[in-house]
Amino acid sequence: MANFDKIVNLCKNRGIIFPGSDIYDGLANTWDYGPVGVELKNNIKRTWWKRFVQESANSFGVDADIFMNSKVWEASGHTASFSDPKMDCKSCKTRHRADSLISAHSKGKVNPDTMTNEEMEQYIAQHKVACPKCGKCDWTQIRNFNLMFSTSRGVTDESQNLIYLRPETAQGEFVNFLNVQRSMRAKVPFGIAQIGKAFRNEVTPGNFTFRTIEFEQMEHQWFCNPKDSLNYYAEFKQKAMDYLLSIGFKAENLRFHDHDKLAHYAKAACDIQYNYPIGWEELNGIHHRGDWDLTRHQEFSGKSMQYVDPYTNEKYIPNVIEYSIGADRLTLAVLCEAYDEEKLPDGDSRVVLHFHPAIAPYKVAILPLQKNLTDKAREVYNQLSKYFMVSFDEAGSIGKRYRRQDEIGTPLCVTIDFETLENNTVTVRDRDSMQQIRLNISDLVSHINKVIEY
RNA sequence: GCGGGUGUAACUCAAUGGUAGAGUGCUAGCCUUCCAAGCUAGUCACGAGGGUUCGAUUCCCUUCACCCGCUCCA
Repeated sequence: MANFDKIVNLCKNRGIIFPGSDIYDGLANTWDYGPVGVELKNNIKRTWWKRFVQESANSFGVDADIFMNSKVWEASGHTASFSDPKMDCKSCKTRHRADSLISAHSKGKVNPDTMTNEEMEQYIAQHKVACPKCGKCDWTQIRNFNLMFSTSRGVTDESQNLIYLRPETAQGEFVNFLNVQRSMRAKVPFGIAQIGKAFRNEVTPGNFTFRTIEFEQMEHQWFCNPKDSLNYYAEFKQKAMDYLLSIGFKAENLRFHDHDKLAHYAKAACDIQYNYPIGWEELNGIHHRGDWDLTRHQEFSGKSMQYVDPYTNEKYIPNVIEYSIGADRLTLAVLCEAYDEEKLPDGDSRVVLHFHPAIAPYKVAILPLQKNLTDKAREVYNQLSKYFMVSFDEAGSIGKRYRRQDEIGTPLCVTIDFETLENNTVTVRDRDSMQQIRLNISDLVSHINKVIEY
């Protein structure tokens, strides 16, 4: 499997993920979660939140606004560095960054960051900077590719009203550092977590939901004493890995990948990569951001970010260990990890999604063995749906209905038969083992709870 | 934005200058007491606009959308 085709088809057929704006022939790189997919993604987000907020004694959640004061993006460096000047070679049709071309041509002696587009075009024309691919010097004009989506605030379309859709959620945590610290009487070290949407005008998105222009990030920023920062960095690498293993990833499909090239803010950075059908690619990042963010916000906002340790009176600007993972990318990885085409002993095959039961979209399916058992089945459905997402299916043979549930990863199927009418017992069939047990209806809730425990 | 490719049913794939078939799926009925059974019936399509033509899904043009490359990736 060299691409996501099988997953894409299954997702479309089974209501997990649809192409965005489908009836209008779609819109590239937008995807809509369907009835099954939204449950899956929400369950994944819940496990993450449970682990990094609920079960983390000193971490706090926030949900910051997508729109932020433009100064935030000046402080974060996005306004300056998220816009790339690009030129196309008319001869060989490749695209290059004008600033990179100048840096390379001048061997670093000319700093293109201080040049306007016109100056860069002039430099390239005067020095006959050649295309690295084909050696010709036949360029289009510079066009700027701003990776931040912008829109305007207010009804008039004036430039001072320009605001951006956040290109990362992290700033929502950083700008609330003081608020959370004060309101929650938080003492360093503490964490701020957030799950939210971010938007990036990527030039080359693609590969299903792997890279999209709108995506959801799950982030945890740990504010700590600089002295302890490297220890926490190592700790969060492990926590990130443990989390992934806990929701069903196999260790052999995950690996750490340390960055050799660091972003401007980072003191150390590492990804966890997953073995996707398209190869090893990033799944999440752990970054040691130093005091870069808080220092910059202190500088741009004029508010002191200094922390005074109440026990030692030590004064410092906290360091930040960032753990960041894309909810959509994680959902995709979960789908890849769970996907299985099983060959059965009789030569038949079935497609199964082996989700960890805690993240499975539906926990249980109610299947009346015959149609005249529907009333009893509805009764059971009504009882269980108070507690769980329950699927109900009475169409087709029992085997076919099992397969339908297998394809959306429902861990348990409850079959209602004539014996149920007599003694209130049902058959409970397990998705992974295909084993069946007989249970009293009154024991179902506790049984299911045990199975889906996280 | 450039280069290349592709558009027929929900999916996979046919045929055709005289408006389209199949398999799968889905729905209903019969049958059926636990892993895609069977029978019957039903459901659903030529991306859009224009041109040539008596007539276009088919030929031509335009457009739209998607896919694959390239540039980028906190």
